Amino acid sequence: MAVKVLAETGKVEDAGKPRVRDRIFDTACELFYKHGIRAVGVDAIANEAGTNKMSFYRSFPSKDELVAEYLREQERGYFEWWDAAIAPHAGDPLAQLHALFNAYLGLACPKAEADMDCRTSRGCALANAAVEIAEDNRELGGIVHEYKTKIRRRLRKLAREIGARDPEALGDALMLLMEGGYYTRLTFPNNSGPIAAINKAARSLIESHLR
Amino acid sequence: MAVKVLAETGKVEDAGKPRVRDRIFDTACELFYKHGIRAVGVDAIANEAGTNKMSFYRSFPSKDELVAEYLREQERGYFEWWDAAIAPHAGDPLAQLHALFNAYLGLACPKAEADMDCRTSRGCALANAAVEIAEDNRELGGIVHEYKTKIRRRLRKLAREIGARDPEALGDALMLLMEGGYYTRLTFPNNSGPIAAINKAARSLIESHLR
DNA sequence: AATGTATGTTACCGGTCAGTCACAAATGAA
DNA sequence: TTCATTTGTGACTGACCGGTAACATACATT
Repeated sequence: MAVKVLAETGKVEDAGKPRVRDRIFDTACELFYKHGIRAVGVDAIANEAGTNKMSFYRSFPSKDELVAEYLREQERGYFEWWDAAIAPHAGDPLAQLHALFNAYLGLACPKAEADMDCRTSRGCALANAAVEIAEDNRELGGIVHEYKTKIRRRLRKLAREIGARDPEALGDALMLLMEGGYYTRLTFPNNSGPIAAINKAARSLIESHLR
Repeated sequence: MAVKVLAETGKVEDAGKPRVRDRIFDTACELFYKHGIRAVGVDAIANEAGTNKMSFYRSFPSKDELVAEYLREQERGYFEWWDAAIAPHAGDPLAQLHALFNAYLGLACPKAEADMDCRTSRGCALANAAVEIAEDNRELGGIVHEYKTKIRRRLRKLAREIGARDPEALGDALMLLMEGGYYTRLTFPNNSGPIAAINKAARSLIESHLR
């Protein structure tokens, strides 16, 4: 429906032409993550994006739709991080697991550099949404549940590939560590909380499942 | 200020006399936990408690004050659970740790019995509050941070007492498991999620820190 | 019966929320 | 120029929010 014949200019991908919708969306992602979904109104999003509410509703049918898109974008970004972390060790699932937990602190506790203060971590965007959204919201609840299920499957698969005894239990245990890291990250600044121990803990669990 | 000379009747503790405030508070705890803090208005609390908004504001100076009291009550209840779990094994810190994780599933995934559907677990009330409250709210943020710090200290202390190598790391790792259990409990019904593996994981970590 | 306290009732305030309308301005292609 | 599309603007609705005021009722103690 939207977009239509926008490719009339000779340029390959007409870089940054319909900027408004993108600016709104990027701003919304930032604000939702930083302040929570319920705490951020569409007016605030539009203003922060340098536009107004009417342009917002010309780009998104409702706030709920925007939230759904926000969650899907967070999921996409997280899997992108995941794939980048394990890519250098293709074919070596044990090294991939170690790489994941080595990279984890960089994800959950980003250093000042390149962070621009805006990504000061506030846990998992998807799980946080599960706290805020109404339990009868199938749409959003389903997105979160599917996402967490994928994470669980990936960890269990890696646990299986390294030949762990009881790979389901190992995968689940590693997932608990990651989720716990996020959850505690909400109340302990930087890596001052128990999240600092996650790497040791993961190695300990992996090792004891291989012995 | 309130209450005053309420003990004029001969009865020892004048059971259930000033009911209104208590009804409001109990109702608020239920609703806050089940639906989230921002999602529950004072009108809804008052109605559900069988009273009205005016009686609410005669008992509580503001919603924020009620929320603070709610958080402190949740903290109190959690430590009560904790103390009851370890009490039978006084002097045996290893047994206490095992008892904690044995009891954990009963806390985070209460069985149908005696649950009355109202306690269907939605994670840690304190951590959930950290998702919802504004980051500039020192009052509420402080309550959550202090609570989580106490939990961390207790686990590290137990880890020290069992003679773990690197007791800080073990305590933190066990805390990550617990927090991860709560966080995932938000999206996986009952014990269908990775939380089911928490007991094995805890034993595994403890054992590898003792070997 | 008289009095004081706890509670209920109704209406209201100012503010914010999501969402819509009508209209003006900018833009860009023909 | 002309015309269509996109964007900006301000006002608006209806609902809900936290919080307050004024007044009426119930009840227990004396």
